[in-house]
Amino acid sequence: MAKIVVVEDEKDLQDLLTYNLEQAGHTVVAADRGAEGVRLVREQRPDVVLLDLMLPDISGTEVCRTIKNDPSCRRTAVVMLTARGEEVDRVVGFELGADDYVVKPFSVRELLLRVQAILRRSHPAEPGSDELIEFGVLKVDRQAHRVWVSGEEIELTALEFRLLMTLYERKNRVQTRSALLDDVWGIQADITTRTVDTHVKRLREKLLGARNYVETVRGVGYRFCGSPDEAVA
Amino acid sequence: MAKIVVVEDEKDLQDLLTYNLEQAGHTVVAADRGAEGVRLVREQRPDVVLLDLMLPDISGTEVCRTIKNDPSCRRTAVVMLTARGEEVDRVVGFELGADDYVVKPFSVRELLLRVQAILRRSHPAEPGSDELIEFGVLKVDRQAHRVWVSGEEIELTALEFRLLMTLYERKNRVQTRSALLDDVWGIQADITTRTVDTHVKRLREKLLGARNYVETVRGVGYRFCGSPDEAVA
DNA sequence: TCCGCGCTGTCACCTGCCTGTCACACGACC
DNA sequence: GGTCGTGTGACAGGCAGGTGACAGCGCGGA
Repeated sequence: MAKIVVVEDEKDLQDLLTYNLEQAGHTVVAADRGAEGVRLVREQRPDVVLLDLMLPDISGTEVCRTIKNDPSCRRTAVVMLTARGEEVDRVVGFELGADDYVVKPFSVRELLLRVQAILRRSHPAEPGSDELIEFGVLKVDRQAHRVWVSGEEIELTALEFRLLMTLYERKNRVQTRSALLDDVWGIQADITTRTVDTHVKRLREKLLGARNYVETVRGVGYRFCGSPDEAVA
Repeated sequence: MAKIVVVEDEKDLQDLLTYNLEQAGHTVVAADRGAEGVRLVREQRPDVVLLDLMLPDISGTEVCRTIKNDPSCRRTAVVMLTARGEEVDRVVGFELGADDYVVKPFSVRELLLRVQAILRRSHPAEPGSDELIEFGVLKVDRQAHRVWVSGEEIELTALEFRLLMTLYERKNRVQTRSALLDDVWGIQADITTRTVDTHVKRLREKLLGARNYVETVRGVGYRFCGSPDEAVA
């Protein structure tokens, strides 16, 4: 289906990823080191790079920056593999331009889902999967991880951004708190469901005029409204 | 909620899993041996199998392969329980078609989350439960949790929504109050049966023009009428 | 090295709505 | 007409969700 480069020094994990991605029908090339990773990416022009943040030689952030600054690799999406509490915000944000991240330890299932999601988005053939989203007063540039409300840019954390995108992708479908925990935080997250509430609150605060797009369905969960007009109420 | 088969020879762990899964509302059947596990799976057709990798007779991988190759068990998801360091076996686990795995020692909480996630993801595949329902003047979007009557959206509480869906799914069949208590309120309904009446009343109030779809069968219970026309009276 | 800052998870408090229960009214069936 | 079953309105308690505050953590700057 897609060509993927895995840059990961831990051999077991590299094998696990390679095997399962191939099993899912992708072509995989793996590298142990950052430098080798960069070389492979330039040579192979993959659709996706899975990039460990901690590498023996060059740091993953450096690799990411290099890739993203290389015009010939513009088509390549970068997914960072990070340990909990690592600098996710800078990595995924505007600064480095990674397209998504997964927090270790992750389940293979989760990673595959994320890779699928990225591939789906970057396939321009498919309609409705634009990287540039316009929804009422809300505007989102997924690649740059930037968000505007009524033309005014707002700053979201990596987590808030992912929460917003997860809700948006399932527009007009209720998401239970535990479904959101899975898809936003990852399965291993040892978190109270009330944490979701808090982050929804923070997200709404920042969304200002677009805050009503995120609707509460009492006793069930949250829902991104189906069309901008419905939300005015 | 779901039916689960646990295949685990270590008695303590088996008990622990059984207890916690039942506590979470699932039905659990446990086996000590691989062969017994296969038999149980074929017999019970569970939603999920928790499968230890190290079993006294047949290995877990073998059990997994057998299950996954049996067409009648296609609907069953397999979660492998593996000991730490069996990296190779992780791979093998996925090779065999296991849907997920957990590394021992794992927290019960984590396992429950995984089981939930698997159930959630495999559920929508269920046929026959249309997501968009149109029935006379009544329209229901199950995924969005929204209801319209004659084009006008009405607001139902989570409970009322469940009640309506339960009645609708058993269209044209009388539901006793206690059956409704089971299905809408959950098994341990510690409630007066008259509570059902109250909620039917509230539901009818909100249903406006569709209120006659919910019929009273005196001395028995309630019934959702078979076709929209019957209800005009 | 220390301090401050931003992000995040948790908690406690509060409010409003949902919900279970009751008592009474009403209607059907005998 | 009597009785049983159901409809209905009122009410109190509880719970779900919004919200503000706080602590831990990692990072960056001094």
